[in-house]
Amino acid sequence: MPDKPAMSRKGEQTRAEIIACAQDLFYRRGYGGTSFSDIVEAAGVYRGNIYHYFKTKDEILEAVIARRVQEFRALQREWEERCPDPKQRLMRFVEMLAACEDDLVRFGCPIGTINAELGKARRDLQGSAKALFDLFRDWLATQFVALGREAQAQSLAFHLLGRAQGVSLIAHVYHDPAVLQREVATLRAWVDAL
Amino acid sequence: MPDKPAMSRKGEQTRAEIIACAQDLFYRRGYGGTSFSDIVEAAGVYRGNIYHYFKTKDEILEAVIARRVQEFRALQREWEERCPDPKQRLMRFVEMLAACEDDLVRFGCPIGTINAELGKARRDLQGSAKALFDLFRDWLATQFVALGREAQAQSLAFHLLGRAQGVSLIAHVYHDPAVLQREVATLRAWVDAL
DNA sequence: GTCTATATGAAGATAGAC
DNA sequence: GTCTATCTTCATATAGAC
Repeated sequence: MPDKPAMSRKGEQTRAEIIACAQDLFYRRGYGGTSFSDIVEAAGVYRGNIYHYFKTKDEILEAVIARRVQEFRALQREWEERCPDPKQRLMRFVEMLAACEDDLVRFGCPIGTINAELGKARRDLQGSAKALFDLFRDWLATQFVALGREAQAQSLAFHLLGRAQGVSLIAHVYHDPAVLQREVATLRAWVDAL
Repeated sequence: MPDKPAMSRKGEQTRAEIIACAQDLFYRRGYGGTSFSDIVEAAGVYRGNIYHYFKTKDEILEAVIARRVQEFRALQREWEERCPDPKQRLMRFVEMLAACEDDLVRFGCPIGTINAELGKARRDLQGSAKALFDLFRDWLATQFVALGREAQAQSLAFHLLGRAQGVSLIAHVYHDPAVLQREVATLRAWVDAL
């Protein structure tokens, strides 16, 4: 944050609290479905006070996306540390779907849903949200390259990303964990056969 | 429309015009992103006048969904007439993705995007939008049964539906027809191998 | 069935005392 | 950095003359 001159310890905490609450609300209710009042209430700050930290709602979204980027980067580093084998790493990605079953069924994929929403309502902001997809596309492509699939790495990454998005959407629409589990099994077999 | 006592020829036309314009706007901008003013302007009727035809915006959405159901049913009937072979029919479904390339890249899948939006913002209305998915799931499952895959017909239908949704979302987010084309090629091979 | 005027409420945003 | 009061805008929705 180079353009934020200085902020007290308390200020940083409040700011972080606002972002965390907004992230949760944006995920569960969508960006358009979340009002300033909702965020203010969840974060326990006063109405006008939020403007001390963010000039606009869009700015909050940018901060939320930046936070998600950090979270996912940390997750990918963890996968890399635990699994030296690229195929095992790809499997981790697939297993994430199973691990997040509950949230996926209830609210859909946190990356896919925000991109879908912004793609229609706010194409200007969708450019920022796309970074979350880029993050996984690049990481997956790296694993495919490590598997000796240089030529198709990008396509394979998009393929796997698409499969994950497709099953997340269907499972969410039907509120059905079984649909998710069956597709995850298919994806495990797909990774295994690589 | 059993509860609509009677409506003049002109009235029916105006009503149909409102629904058609709303369908287009809901698809391109989303339900929440489309205001009454937008619909009124596109349909060329006067502001307060629209309430003569629909009591609420939600009612317009229901009418739009009903119209889409009719459209898709007609499409499926056409596929059935042109293709006696179930595998050829499944291929038609896949080819639809290629045929709609332009719209899919620009606005995403008309079924998936409305369900994704309503799933967060208006779960009450999402129940109606899900009927569009049911329509394709059932039609696809019927083809798989005809192929002698009774036991897996439902799973296979969800699988294909998910693949179509996944690629639509990715292609939309990246505004990239090439992603769509590559995945469609993969799906053609998948259907071929059935 | 057509058209104008307006009510009502919610949301984003601001001002300014403390 | 905290808190209250308020402004503006835009959305859905309604009333009622013609």
